[in-house]
Order: sequence, then C-alpha cells, then structure tokens
Amino acid sequence: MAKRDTKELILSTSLGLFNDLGEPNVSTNHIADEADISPGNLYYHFRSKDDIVIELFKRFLTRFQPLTEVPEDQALEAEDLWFQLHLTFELKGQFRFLYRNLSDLTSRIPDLDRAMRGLLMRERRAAITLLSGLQRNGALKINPQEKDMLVDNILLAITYWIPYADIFDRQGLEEGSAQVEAIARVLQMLIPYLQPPTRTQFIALTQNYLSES
Amino acid sequence: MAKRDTKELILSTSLGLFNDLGEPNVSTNHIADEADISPGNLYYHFRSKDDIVIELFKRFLTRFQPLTEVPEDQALEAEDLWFQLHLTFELKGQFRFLYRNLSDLTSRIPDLDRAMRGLLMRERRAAITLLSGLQRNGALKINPQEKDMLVDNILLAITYWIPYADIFDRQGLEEGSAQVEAIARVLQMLIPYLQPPTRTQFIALTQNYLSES
DNA sequence: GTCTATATCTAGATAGAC
DNA sequence: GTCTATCTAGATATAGAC
Repeated sequence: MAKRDTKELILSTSLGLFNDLGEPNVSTNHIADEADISPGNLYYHFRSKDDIVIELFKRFLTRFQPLTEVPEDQALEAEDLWFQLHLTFELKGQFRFLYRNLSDLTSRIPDLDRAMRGLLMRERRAAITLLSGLQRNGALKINPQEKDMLVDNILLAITYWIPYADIFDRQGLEEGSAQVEAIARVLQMLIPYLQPPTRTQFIALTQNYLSES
Repeated sequence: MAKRDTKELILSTSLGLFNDLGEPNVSTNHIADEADISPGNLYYHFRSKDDIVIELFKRFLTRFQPLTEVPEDQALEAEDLWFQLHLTFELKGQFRFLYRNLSDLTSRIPDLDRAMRGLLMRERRAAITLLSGLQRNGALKINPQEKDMLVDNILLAITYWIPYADIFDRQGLEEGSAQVEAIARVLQMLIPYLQPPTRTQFIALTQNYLSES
C-alpha cells in the first residue's frame, strides 16, 4: 500500500476510535489492530501517539480556518448566521474528541495548547465582528460591557456544547437534531438584544428549524 | 498516626495535586510521595486510585447537595441569587479537577457518571424553580421554549466555566475576581428577560461587583 | 498502620528481518 | 512499507516484614 494511504488509514481509524471511545481510552495497539496493520507499521508513519493527535488537529484547523474569517463590513442575514453556525458545529462534531478532552490534551501537548488558544481567540474575534456588523446596521442594540459578556457566553457554548450534550445522551453532534438544538441555544442568547425587524427574522428562523427536527 | 488522619491526608493531598496538575497526570506514587507516605500505605487506605476520586466526589456532593435545594415558593432577591451562585462556583473551584476532566472521569468510572448526571439534573431543577419563582412574582417574562433554552445555557455556563476560564489564564476560580466574572455572565443571560424594577436591581448588583474586582 | 520490596500489567516505542 | 518480536517505563496494585 502506498505510504500516503496507510497514513490516511491510521488517521481516519484514530479519529473514529478517539471520537467513539475517548482519546485516553484508545491505545496505539488498539488503533493498529482496528486498522489491520502492525504496531510497528503505525510507528513507521507516526513518531508517537501525540503526533497522530497533532496531525488530526492540523486537519481540523485547516478546515476550520475559513469559518473564522468573517468579512468586516458585510451585514449578514439570519440565514447566513445559522448556516455559519451549522458548519462549525458539524465540523467540531467530526472532531469531537478534541472538545471532549480539551483540558487533558492541552495539558499534555503544548503545541496543541497554543494552537487551541489561538483558535479560540480567532473565534472570539469572529463573534465580535459579527456582532459589530449587526450593530452597525441597527439590528443589534447592546452596550460594550454586555457585548463582552455575551461574547464569552457564546464562546463557552460553541466550545463546550459537545461535552454538555454528551452528559445527557450518548449522541453529541452526530445527528442533525442535536445540532439544531445547539444552534438555537446560541442564537437565543443573541435574540434579546436584536431590534424588532431582525429580531422577528431570527425567532422565525429558530422556530422553523426546531419544529422540523 | 490515626487511621482517619492518614486517610484525610491522602484525600487532601490528592485533591491538591488533581486540581493543580490534572487528575490524569497524577499517579498514586505521586500522591504517596507528596503526602510523605509509602505507596503501600496508600493502598491500605484506598483500594484503587478511582476509589480516591470517588471519595472526593462524595465529599463534593455532600457539600453541594444543600445548594441545589431551592425553596419552592420563595421569591428571592438579586443578592440571594448572587450569593447562591457565589457558593456553588466557589465549591466547584475547590474541586475543579472534576470539571476539567469530566468526560474522562465519567467514561472511566460508571458510578461517577451516574452521580454526575444526577447532580446536573438537580441543578437543572433548581434553576427552573428559581426562574419560576421570578415568573410568579412578575419579575421575569419568558415563554416556555425560551425558558428551556435559557436553562440549558445557564447549565452549560455553570458546568464549563472552569475549563473555559482555564484556557485563557491559568487561574480558574482560585481568586475571587474570576468568580465574579463567572457569576456576572450567568446573570447576564437572565437580565434581558427581567422586568424593569427587578431588572434594574440585577444590573446594579452586577455593576457593583464588577467594578470592585 | 506503615514500610520495603516486588509483582503485574499495559501502553508507548524500537530493532531488525523481510 | 510492513511485519514480528521485544524493550522500556511507569502505573496500579499486592505481599509480607515490622
């Protein structure tokens, strides 16, 4: 098998096991076994288990990056925001092991710690930019202090929704309905600060999706 | 040394190390070493490392229990609610290792998984009771669906604030100011649904604490 | 109750043949 | 590139002397 193929096989197998069983509960032997290769072969392709985690995180980052690049001056529609949130939750769901054991992973792997902090900061900036856009066209009325706290609350929700949902059911974000619930709760924090015309749009949108699921 | 004393020493040493370094990064030898006792002695008092974790969790539960018992019919003041939140955040801060590695611990220790789910449900019920009290005396205006989502957002914040705060600074809830920020953010989610008289109280209260810290 | 010494086990990682 | 065999380290846990 080509070098690249085996490497990809190891990565996809690892991702599946990490997501299903939790990264701490998956050994390199376990991965090799599941991928039907030898442990030695695994270590030919990766220097360590952490190396696999880091590579997976890099893939995640690459796909996540565009989602944090929010155009500065563009006022966005409710639908766009929903779609944006949908994409990020879906992606995070595909790499949910990262969010389930965040503290463990960041305390063990300094590179990941730095990168994750950077990611969170970009998400924060993106959130601020989005809110500012809504403010500029009069859709959102909020003072700076409230805005600051709102951003924290949003960030907290989009970071820890996955482990939170895990506590109550074993699903996480695998099926669509759980995602809808996550998005609705994030938007719900925004709605009280929206002004009538936009506000009604957001409420209607949320109602729509919630009744469908 | 009396049996009880050594047991307590092991527990307090474990709690300190778990909180500081993260439970997965602390071995039983590490604990014994730090407590200045032999590994054998540690295993005389506890059957396993998980046993230590479980005992710590029980202590946490015992102290947390009263905080989830909210009187049904009593309308509470803003100050009371602040104080209530202060107590729970402070206690969680003292046992923060539980909240930093929640998924890991619950996936490994079924007893803890069940107990933690139960705890979360009691917290949810307590939150609902509190909101209902505010509704009954007209201070809070919110429809059932909004209420449901608000409760989720509050629960998420009071469960994951600790690891969230950890990402940005290394403090967590050790010092008081971090706690004030946590409480303010929880109350901030509530404020938009409050009616003028009560609403003003909550805002003033939050301002007060935030400017002090 | 406490210690020292040691057993057991598993995960991560390497060496060398093919 | 891949395998088999093996090493190492460290963590959990036990045995038996004191």
